[in-house]
Amino acid sequence: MKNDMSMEVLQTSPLWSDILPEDRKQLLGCLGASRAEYGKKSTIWSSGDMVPRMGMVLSGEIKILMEDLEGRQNVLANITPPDLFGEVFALAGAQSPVTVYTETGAEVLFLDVQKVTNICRDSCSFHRQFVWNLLALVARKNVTLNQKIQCVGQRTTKEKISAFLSMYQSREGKNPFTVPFNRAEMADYLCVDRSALSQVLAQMQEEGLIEYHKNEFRLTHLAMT
Amino acid sequence: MKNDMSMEVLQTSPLWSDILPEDRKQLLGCLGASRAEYGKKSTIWSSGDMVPRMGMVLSGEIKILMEDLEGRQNVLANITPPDLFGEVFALAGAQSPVTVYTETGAEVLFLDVQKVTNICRDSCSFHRQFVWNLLALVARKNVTLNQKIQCVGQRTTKEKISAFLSMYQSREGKNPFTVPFNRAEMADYLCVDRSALSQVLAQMQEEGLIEYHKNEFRLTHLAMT
DNA sequence: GTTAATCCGTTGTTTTTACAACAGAAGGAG
DNA sequence: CTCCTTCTGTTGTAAAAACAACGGATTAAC
Repeated sequence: MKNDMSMEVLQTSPLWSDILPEDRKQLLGCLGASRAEYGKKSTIWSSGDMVPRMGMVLSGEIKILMEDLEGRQNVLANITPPDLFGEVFALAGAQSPVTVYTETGAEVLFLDVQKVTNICRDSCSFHRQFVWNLLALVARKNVTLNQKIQCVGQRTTKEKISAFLSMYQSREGKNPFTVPFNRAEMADYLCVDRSALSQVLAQMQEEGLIEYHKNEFRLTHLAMT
Repeated sequence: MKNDMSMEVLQTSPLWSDILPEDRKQLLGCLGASRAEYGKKSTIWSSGDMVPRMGMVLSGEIKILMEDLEGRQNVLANITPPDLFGEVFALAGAQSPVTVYTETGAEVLFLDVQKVTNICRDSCSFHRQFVWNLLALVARKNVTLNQKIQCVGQRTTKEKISAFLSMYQSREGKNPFTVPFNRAEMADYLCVDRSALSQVLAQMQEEGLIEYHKNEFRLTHLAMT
């Protein structure tokens, strides 16, 4: 595998942090790395497939699709360089519940999960570093999933909003603060109807619980109902 | 650290699978293991604490508590031997959002996260195995969180139930199948009201979508609305 | 056997949400 | 500027859920 432009995105990925560029080539070998290019409208893998490798987007954009019980496919996420995908299911040895697809075309770096975990005989220090980075990454993903459940699991939209805003407020550490979502995305995250979200936000502002303008919010009553 | 009765539960934990009993003692050393006993009604750590170590229950029972925005503490999980706790937040380097508490008293084995990840110089093969086990464990936890979001994220209770039952049906691989929850627990998992759950279940049975008795369910229409 | 506790379903009421349709605001492209 | 698109809020209606309260059934405790 040659180094070229598209491999430079590795540097920006937390998966490769604290790994020297000169060690990268050898490590890619340890990890059974292979690169693949996909044209427009290609399916990288389908839901139900067993996926023995994890992918990293080098260029282009990748969509994670999941079909619901009625068979409608909806987009769970858009993945751009240098994001990982499929690592959780590959590591867990589980079927992929999602389809991975590219609309625009994409270039992907695949890593063999078996080789990632079977640290090589000479146990290169950068391989250890890589596993540690991976472990931290999966753990952080776990934390964000927990936070989402904490929001979505609330009974009413008002409580969902409260949990969501409290989370972002404490994450940003200031008040007012901004959230990286527009209304539609926020409704999607909270699994509620967009217009209902607007409605409840307006109601909460009337009640003096919050103030907001676009995606800047301010909690005016720290103890919220 | 001496081996004794309470350490035997290690054998039953997936974290220690494929690690020979004779290697365990050395590995515990590598991992900075320490054992602690807690009396009745002890707090092991509080929400907001930074937790540099993960815990494993050796005996007794441990409760994971989270307080909601109104300040009410509710039980997220009951942890019994040989379950792990705190590993995700320790690995992610995040504050613990939960309080860990024991009502009955408990004995806990703590492992130092730094030492877990800084694989020792001689890179003992069982240490590698341990990290791999840990990685697989965190990834599997991630998968179950995804599944929960898949259920809880549905808009209506009916859809939540459908997602939940489909998940268990395909997990069990048979029809009818049983779920390891009573109604209250199932409602809790789906984040809905218990009586509303009963209501919708009855309605779905009338519609011929499902049949059930206690916690045995049968999907009668595989394509569900 | 009696009592108590737990589990599950039912009912009725009130609150909340989803959904659809529309309208105004903001911003970008030509 | 004008057109077009995107984003956001509003309204009304129908559907759904939460909540509280109760009753029967099953099981456990004594």
